[in-house]
Amino acid sequence: MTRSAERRGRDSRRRPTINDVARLSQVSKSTVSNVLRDSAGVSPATRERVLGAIDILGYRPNAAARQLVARRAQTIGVVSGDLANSFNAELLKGIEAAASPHGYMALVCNTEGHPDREAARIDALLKQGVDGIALLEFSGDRRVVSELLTRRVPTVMLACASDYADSVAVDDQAGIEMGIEHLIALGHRKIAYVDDALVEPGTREARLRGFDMTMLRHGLPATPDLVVTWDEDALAAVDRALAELFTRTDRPTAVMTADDAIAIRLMEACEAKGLGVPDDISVVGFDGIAIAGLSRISLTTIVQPQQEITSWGIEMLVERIEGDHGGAPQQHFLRPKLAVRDSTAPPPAADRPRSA
Amino acid sequence: MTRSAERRGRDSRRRPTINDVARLSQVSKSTVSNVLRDSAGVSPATRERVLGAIDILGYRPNAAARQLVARRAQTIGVVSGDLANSFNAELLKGIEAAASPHGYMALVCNTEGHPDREAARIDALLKQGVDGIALLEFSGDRRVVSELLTRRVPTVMLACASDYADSVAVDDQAGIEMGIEHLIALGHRKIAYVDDALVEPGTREARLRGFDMTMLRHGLPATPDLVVTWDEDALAAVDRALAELFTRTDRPTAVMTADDAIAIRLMEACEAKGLGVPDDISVVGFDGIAIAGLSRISLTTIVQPQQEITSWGIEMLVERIEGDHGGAPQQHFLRPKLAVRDSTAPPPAADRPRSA
DNA sequence: TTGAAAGCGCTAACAC
DNA sequence: GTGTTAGCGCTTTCAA
Repeated sequence: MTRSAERRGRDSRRRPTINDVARLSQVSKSTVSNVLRDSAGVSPATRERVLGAIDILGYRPNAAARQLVARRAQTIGVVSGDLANSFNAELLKGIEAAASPHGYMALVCNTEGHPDREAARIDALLKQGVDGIALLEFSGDRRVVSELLTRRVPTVMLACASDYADSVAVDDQAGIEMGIEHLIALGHRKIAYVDDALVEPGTREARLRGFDMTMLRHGLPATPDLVVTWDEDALAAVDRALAELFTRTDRPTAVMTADDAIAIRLMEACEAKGLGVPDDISVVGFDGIAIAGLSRISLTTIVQPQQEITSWGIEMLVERIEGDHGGAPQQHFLRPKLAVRDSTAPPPAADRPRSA
Repeated sequence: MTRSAERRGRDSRRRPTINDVARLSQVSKSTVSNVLRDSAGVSPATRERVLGAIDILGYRPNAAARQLVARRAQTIGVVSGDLANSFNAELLKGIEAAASPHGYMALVCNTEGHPDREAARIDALLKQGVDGIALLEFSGDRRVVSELLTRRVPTVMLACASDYADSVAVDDQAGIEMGIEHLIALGHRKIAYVDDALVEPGTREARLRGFDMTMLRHGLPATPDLVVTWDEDALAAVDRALAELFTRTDRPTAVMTADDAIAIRLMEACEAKGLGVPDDISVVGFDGIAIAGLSRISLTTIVQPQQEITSWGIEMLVERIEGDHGGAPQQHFLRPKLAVRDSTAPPPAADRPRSA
């Protein structure tokens, strides 16, 4: 008795392999393989026999062995800063839906926004042998970039962008501009910006720049003292900054924000301090997450076409994986939409510009 | 020149293998392997040499090959009904956090609550060779159950339960009871139940049963006409049922719901119809999702200890994967907590029971 | 139509 | 310490 046969005898719970099927159905494993991948050229009779054996044994092909030969894992990694954040969760859902028909599954990881964790997680994804990576968040860490680039790992950035990789995102500056111009149209002149440290770094910067530029273009003050950065780790400081901002004699009458999550927190904070939204202050969000549309929240916001972002993005990624890999990274920018709801209104009478 | 050497020459972009490293560093591949898994017994000198070669070549071990030998993929599948639903997203985040330190990554799939899709997705997970499965949602489809059972695929149900597998969940009946008793303590007697067709089937049933039993125990009417099922596909019918419910002369003054998502939608629906929450009607949710705590929502709800659920659940799953696999499924039920917020208040004066 | 044999890239005995 | 040698379970020429 050979060693392997011996082991087989002892351990009958062992997963059956293609060899077991071959033996039982009295054919070679190539034939079994042919049946499995129903490649032409197997006689109906053998075919039946093999199928029968497969059924009897409860055989399932081993994924690792296939992947080893195919040199493809049929998985893509998804890197997110915070999976519990609605926008990311919605994107993930879209990614799953887009990847699935192509035969890819999504391996998720959460970075908490820390570059170190991000690098570690991406490394873990690479170790897992993912075929490609979708970044919802990217710190731009050099180690990671060079790793991804030198290994030519197909990568796509969704709802964010950088030169390193393909991307599908919204035109952030245009979005911010839409929000601000909506506020201006309502009569606001003193407009602040509340930044969110948890927004994807590149996106965050683009939005902030959008704020500065739009304000400038409209001849409005966009001084740094109108900008507050919301940071999970320094809530007390944020509180102070906000209190300072809203008690100034020339206090802003409206706020543009970096994302819906922070906009909603801001509304909470304002109301906790007795500032009504939109009566005392108007707030505009960014992203268009589902809860922003609840009547209790009713946040005016810049809506990202997330369905388009994910389906187009995954399409590109799959193409990179299965195509010839060549060509420079492509950046695609979609136009966001303004959804006007109840968090914005004309400024209080005292602050209204004298009309002509 | 051998065939493989020839191919190697042509295709210099080919991923380097352990053999390339071995050749470059002038050792055998076992030694390279030893260095990789830093197993003892490699002289510092060789070690350096190998490490150098690895660095030069930019070598990374092939995941599929390792998995093939290790007979383990280091992945777990996560099956969810709706990834965009906050509760699931929060659970997923917890799963990722719990699995990661054990060296497992999460492969997600979304079933949309359809048993067919669920079966297909679980099949895909099995095809991928996941080491275990975490079910946030389970239709109980026979095909799936038998597949999972006969293949002894380690499985854990999180925030839901069934006899088939290990599970960590909340005691649903106790939770519902807490909610109802809170309402009763506030003076409510006419309490309705709004069911959610999207809740995991077993959980959904347990909660509904909890409603019936608690009402019964308190000698209150729990007739089926106080129960409305919210179904995405039949919104019009829901609208009618709700309208009918709230215009009865003995209309309920409070509603217990199957989950937070539906509770929030219910609040929206009530307010759209001019019924104030909590002034005209009190609403209690179930789950304790983050947004329920926003002051704009402020939903009184039954909070599930999701952090405990995910960490304990993944612990069990990993144990099943790496342990001896033996033993009967274990069910663990945790006690939920009541979070009293602003969606509940005493019933309107007219409906208040005459006090003693 | 079917089978033999050579890998895919790695780990793990076991020998030296 | 280091190398040799079998596999792990599958796909894929290439013969027969």
